[in-house]
Amino acid sequence: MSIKSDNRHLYLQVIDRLKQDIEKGLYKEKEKLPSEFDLAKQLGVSRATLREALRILEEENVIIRRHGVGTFVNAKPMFTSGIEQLNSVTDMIKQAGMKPGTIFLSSSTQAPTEEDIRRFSCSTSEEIFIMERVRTANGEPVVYCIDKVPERILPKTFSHEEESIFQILDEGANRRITYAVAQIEPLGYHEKISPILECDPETALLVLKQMHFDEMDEPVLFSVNYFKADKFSFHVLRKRI
Amino acid sequence: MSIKSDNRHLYLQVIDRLKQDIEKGLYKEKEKLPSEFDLAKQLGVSRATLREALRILEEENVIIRRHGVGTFVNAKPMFTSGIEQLNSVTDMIKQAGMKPGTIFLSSSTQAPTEEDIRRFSCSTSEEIFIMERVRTANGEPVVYCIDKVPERILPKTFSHEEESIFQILDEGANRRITYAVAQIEPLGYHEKISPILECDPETALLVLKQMHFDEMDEPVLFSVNYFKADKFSFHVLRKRI
DNA sequence: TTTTCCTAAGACATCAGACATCTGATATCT
DNA sequence: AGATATCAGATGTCTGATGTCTTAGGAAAA
Repeated sequence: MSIKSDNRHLYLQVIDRLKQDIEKGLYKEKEKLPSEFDLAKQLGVSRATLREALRILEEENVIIRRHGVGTFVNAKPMFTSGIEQLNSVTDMIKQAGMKPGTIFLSSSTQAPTEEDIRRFSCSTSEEIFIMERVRTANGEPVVYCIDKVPERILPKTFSHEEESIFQILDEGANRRITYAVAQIEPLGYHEKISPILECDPETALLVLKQMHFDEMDEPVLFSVNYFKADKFSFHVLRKRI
Repeated sequence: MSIKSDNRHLYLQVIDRLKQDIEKGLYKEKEKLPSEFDLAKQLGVSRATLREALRILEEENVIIRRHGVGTFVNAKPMFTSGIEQLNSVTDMIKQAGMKPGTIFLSSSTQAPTEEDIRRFSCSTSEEIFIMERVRTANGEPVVYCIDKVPERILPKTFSHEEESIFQILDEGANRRITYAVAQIEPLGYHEKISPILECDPETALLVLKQMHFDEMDEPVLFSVNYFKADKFSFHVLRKRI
């Protein structure tokens, strides 16, 4: 257990604990959990608190509860790592079991465009840091990245050598990116980018234009990523209302 | 209020009621809700039940709660109708304020391919109904659709004139589609489909390959949709864990 | 013996009330 | 005036009890 005392709300700790236990296989698929009464006693929390946690796990489809019967693990290996899950490109490549790399192309600070001003709701005098890179997986180019960050947010000193902007913002600027709104667009051929990614003319690109926000809902990073469609696969779980 | 007695769990009714009230403007943006004690009394439920509802609304970012302070409406008009929300193509076109239409191309019943057998986990003897259509918005072709449904699921009599397969399955077969897993792929040019959709060679297509499931988690419909990228816009809210 | 019906146990759903802790405002002391 | 103490009100958590649903098993009927 980590040293840091867990100041988060109890119900969140219970959620994490239960997810861990399911992950560890302590409760197996379709298996019945202990009754709420027993489970609350085991975890050392009240039944009310436990129930708040269970309610959310139910909403997330991790468990299912049947009135008068019990609570069961629902461990469909559920569509993990779909596009709804936000990860840095670095992490995406790692998760595919490949070694991420970076080819640095250029960086500069520029005056914001009108779009930038809208996006970051910043003043015209604030400068925007722009960086272009090619990301590689096992040495092969797979993503073309354009990243824009308002200069004031960046730490004074940072090197382009860093792989992950997420990490720079997290550790250097203490701004944890928590979510992003992604626009999805197909792109048949781009005369500059396709050759860089070593694409045949018939290999299409998938473009993700993303505005990233931190915990305070402040926009901190805008990025445009061009993915080689044959190297990446995106899927979404779509729910009907 | 509808006649049907609401047999659903209380906390769900509370959620709906609160969402309605926020929608109606009874509680305005950033406004403080009554205290849990008062609100529970107003709604005629216990505080524990109310809190389960509030917890979920909090998780959905509809409200935010601050310990010792209160509960507040968070009515950012939140990125609605992103791709996470499952709608039929018919509905998508309607929601864009345009008139949906259909050009029927072909239909047939065929023996299942190996993929079909895996997808629907059906036997080799079951026939699969396949239909190809072009969907139009205000008369202009915008989506090319291929739909596959196991024949046994379809109602005996149905006409191709129906616009929405969702509706056929819902009303005719009593199978409500509740979610789908969508694969997202870009496509630069398709020699058969691009001309049908009247695409320039440089206009790319976005392909959604979707497996639809009903309430019982049974696969009922597989569809491949080719969207004209310049007529449709897709976005996703991506959350970091 | 077989079928039907009843009942009791166990589980989730909901309730009522209390205490704990946090926050913000006000009052008080220096 | 500024720092500190106090207080009211809100959310967080706990306790114990009752309501309702499901299931299994036994009793009664066929």
